[in-house]
Amino acid sequence: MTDPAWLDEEEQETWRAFLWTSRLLNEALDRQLQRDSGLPHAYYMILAMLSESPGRALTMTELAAIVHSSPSRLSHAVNRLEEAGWVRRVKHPDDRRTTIAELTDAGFAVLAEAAPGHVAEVRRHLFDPLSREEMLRFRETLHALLASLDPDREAPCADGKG
Amino acid sequence: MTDPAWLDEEEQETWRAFLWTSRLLNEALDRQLQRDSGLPHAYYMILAMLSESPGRALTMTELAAIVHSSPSRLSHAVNRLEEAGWVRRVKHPDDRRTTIAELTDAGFAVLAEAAPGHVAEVRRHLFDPLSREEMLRFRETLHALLASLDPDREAPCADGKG
DNA sequence: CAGTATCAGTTGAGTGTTCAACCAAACCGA
DNA sequence: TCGGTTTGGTTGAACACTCAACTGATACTG
Repeated sequence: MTDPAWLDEEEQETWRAFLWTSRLLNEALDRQLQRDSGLPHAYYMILAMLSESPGRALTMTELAAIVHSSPSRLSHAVNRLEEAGWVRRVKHPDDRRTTIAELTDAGFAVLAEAAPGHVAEVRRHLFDPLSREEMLRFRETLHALLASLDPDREAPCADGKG
Repeated sequence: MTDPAWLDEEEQETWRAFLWTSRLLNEALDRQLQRDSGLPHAYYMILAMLSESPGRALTMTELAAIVHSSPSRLSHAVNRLEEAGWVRRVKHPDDRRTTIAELTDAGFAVLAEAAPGHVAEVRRHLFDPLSREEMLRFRETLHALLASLDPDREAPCADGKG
């Protein structure tokens, strides 16, 4: 039996491989986006998710759920994006608590300019090294982990800009 | 043929699943470590890697390579760890450029206290949801990605304290 | 309806990370 | 041995994230 309080060598290696892979991938993407568009990855994601939504707008709470961000983080981020003129805050007409974040035309333009390079980077690092079959198995494994990490979550939205 | 400038739906979903999984896992571990030991995950890793090294000491450059950190980040981190009394900086006797980071007894004690809870969290989130076979396939995929992300790197060290 | 709880979102302080600039020691070539 | 380069490492400013505290608006409950 394996000692539940420790990791055996294969687990150990798997764990570190996962850690380094996710770190390196995130850093590569962050660097690419920062260099080519001056956007951190988290900010790019906010613009991307807004662009896919009806009216290019979402309430802060919806947006926070979609980009997996804390309310606080999102609020700070939208402050920056608003200063840059890429997002606009609008009050909800029926519920005066909620504020709506809306992608501006300038924001859409920045996103459109950044997207191809970003997608290319994702493809290069994540999909080029994997066969289709391997990719699909990888996806299943990730879904299993997600189900455990985040039991009560809806399926994420989908389209190619991510 | 697939358009190389865009992601199809399966790729899209794989990519986002990877993103959320790594984010959620990292956040879970960071929260657990912060709560139980007051250590960010990156700092825990520094202590852990030092503890596995001969003499519980490494040069800054070696340490940076092992924990996949930039020199700057490591230097700032070691500043904090030194203030806390968990690490000590020593000058290298033969090469006066290099400085050696050495784990103190207090640092080892903190690590020893933090390790079991951390390992349990890793196990809970990463290994419990996966069959052994699935885990091993997962590892192979990660190695393929790593090879592409970081072509000229040595094999990481190993032991159960991850 | 009052009173309380909950929801939506923001703020500020503290902390960690990044990036560019910098310094000193060691190496290298003529 | 002198100048340039590389190596090892640090620093400070700018920026992002976390956590706890807070405000206002709405929903529930007796």
